[in-house]
Amino acid sequence: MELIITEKDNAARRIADILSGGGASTERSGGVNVYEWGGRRCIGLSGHVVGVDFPPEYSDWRDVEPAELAHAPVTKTPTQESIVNVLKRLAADADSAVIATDYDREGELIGKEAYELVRKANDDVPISRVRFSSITENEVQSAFADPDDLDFDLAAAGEARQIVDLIWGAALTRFLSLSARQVGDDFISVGRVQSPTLKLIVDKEREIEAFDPEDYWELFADLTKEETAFEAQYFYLDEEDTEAERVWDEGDAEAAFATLREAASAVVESVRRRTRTDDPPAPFNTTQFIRAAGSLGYGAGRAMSIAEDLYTAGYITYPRTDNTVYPEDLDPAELLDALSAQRDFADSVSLLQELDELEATRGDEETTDHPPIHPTSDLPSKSDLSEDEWELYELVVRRFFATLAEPAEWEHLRVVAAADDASLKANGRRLLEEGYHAVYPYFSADENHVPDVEEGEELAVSDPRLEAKQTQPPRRYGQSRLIETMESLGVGTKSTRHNTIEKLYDRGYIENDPPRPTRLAMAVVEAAEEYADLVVSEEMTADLEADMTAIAEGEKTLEEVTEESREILERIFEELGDSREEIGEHLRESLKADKRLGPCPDCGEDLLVRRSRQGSYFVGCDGYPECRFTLPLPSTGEPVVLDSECEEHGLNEVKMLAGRSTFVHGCPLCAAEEAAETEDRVIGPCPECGEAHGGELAIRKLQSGSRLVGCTRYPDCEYSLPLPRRGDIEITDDYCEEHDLPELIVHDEGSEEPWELGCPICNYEEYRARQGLDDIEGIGSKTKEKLSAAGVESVADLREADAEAVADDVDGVSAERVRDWQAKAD
DNA sequence: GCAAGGTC
Repeated sequence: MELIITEKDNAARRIADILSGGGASTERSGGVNVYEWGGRRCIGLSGHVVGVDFPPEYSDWRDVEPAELAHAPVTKTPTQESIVNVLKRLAADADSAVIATDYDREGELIGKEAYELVRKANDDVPISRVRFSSITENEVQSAFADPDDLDFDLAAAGEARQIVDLIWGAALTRFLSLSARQVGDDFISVGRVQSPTLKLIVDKEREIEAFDPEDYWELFADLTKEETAFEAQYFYLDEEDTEAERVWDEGDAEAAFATLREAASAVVESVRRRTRTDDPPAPFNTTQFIRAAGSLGYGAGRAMSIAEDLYTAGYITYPRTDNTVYPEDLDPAELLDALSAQRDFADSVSLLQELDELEATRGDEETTDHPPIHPTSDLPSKSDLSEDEWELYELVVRRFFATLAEPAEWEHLRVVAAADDASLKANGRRLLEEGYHAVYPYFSADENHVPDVEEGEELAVSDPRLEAKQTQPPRRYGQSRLIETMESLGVGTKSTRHNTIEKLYDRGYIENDPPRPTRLAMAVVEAAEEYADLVVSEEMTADLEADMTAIAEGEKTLEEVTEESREILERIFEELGDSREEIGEHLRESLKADKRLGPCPDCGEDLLVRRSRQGSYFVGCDGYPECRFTLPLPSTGEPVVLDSECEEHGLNEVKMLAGRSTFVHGCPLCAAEEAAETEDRVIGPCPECGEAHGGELAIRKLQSGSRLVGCTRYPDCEYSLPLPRRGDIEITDDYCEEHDLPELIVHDEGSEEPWELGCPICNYEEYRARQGLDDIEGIGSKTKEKLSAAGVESVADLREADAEAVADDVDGVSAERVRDWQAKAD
């Protein structure tokens, strides 16, 4: 029996399909698919199934000096036990094994991990390696016809990276976290990729903060030829004799304005016509896909998550790729033919089919990892996809069209005219050949009409305008520009860059979109710059890349590279010496600044956003325990302190981040006052803390406009029940005997009948009982079908189900994912 | 409870 090992299940299935000619059978064991046919078995891993870590005696942050990690041993342990076990079992009775992981450096390392697991189970089985850059009949067949050996040097290069990243990341993260006494969930992280990325954002913010705006003026006037008016802009020649539009002196601007106002006509001095070719774009790699999705309003993480779904469903190729050159195997004509079946694409396909030849554009990056992202011949119907999925699917399809289409042709027309001694210019552009724009509407093809004029012609001048402006600070990085910059610096990979940005949000380093750094982020970057400059610099990646290349080429060993790196880190810790307190003080001060709202109305100390032991947020006084002033915060989302201040209390406003239901809560003191005045109506004892602490349930309105039944001891007690957003709530005299609460009626103008909601606890319990599976985030319609088939038909079923058992029964669902849904269901 | 890199 020959055992074939791929990097992921999807690849295993497709390779089995190709090699077996469609005759492979699937067996599921331990939650892992094994494909089998004529003397062969194929199993897909899930990326890395083992990971590096320190031995357990290094796991306590307080017991081990961070500096000790610089010379700590590093071990490998399975991280995906079930896959590892199945792999070993299959390896034990294999006669040969073939590693068929992805054709890139990390794939070679994942291949070596598989190699070692196979060896452990079977010490004399021959193990070979096949390489192919797209899973097509030709490539796969020829790769398997001529297998190669694993490249252990290349894998070692990857291992060196793992070790260096772990040691640096863990040692410096622990150091900063301990110095600031932030060792719980809110530790302070540092790493080779995240920290230079954060520094990009921080540096930009520093430029913005240091920016000093300058006043300038721009002037415009309309020129008219035979009733066709077009806008022209004033310009002059500066000291270097180059054209300038910005006038820096107000007096000069006023003088030019006077000239334009007094001029009745302008004489055309020059007319220049040029045609410009506008080439179609290159095929999509991950970064360019994220950028294009970004211009449609999708964040990087969201775009990748949708792409992942489209890939898993078989509609597009693998979304994590560096490659911008289609493989030779790809037959555009055949794929176009398949895509013409979809009505939305039929017109574009016919346009392309009329071309004499179909030659795709090529980008600068040509790699072996995967093909560029393109649609497959497996078409979804519009109803299979959500609106967002369809929008991005169409983007991928149309990008594919664009890469096959003709260039566009533009005519640029530049007219310069003189109104007395003031020069005016206009730039027109006209699309002569629509080219790829006809099939790819995402790039602007706007025209700017300037009529045909001739030199010496006299044009009427009207409506002169003088606009006072100011120079603007540099723009912040948007997510996609950040990812492009990371790529150009070689920081991160196609699979991780968007995750890195999300990590910076999670760690409290950045807020908003485009991201802005917090005070904490500024302090972390400052500390790193002073003591461990390398870790916030993209040079660390560049140096490591050079070392990895050397290892891959046999010029250096893994030991040499990691030892050298350990020594550099050791020296950093020597220099850190006794600055620990000072660094910690600065970090703590910055953390406080991020949470500070303003003066406490009771004692004048700072009010801060704090977190209760149960994990909920509230506003508390820095003077605690002497001052016990508190204010509640909404129970949904994470609070962010905004720059804007409440005029009445001088407190900063608060925004609650909760994904798409993010809202501005405003000043917490105003909210508390409003709640106290209006809607706090006590209805009965709190079932959670009523007996022990006398807590009571009340109908309360939150600043966000939503209402709930909540405990009066909030935030100490977080018991709450949902209420409808609209309508007046009537408290009746009928009582629910079970819960000792009055029955409620909702009177909503929008509905004819009042809604007899009843006892709020009974109502909530009933709601939970009938809640559907698709109410839970992350369960799509297809997954729902599969779950139903496995007997999980309602949320109630889900709550009671055994996660492992469900994972075994349902294809493509892990126990972890089930537990995640269960957590959401509760 | 640290990193970054795979994949779900």
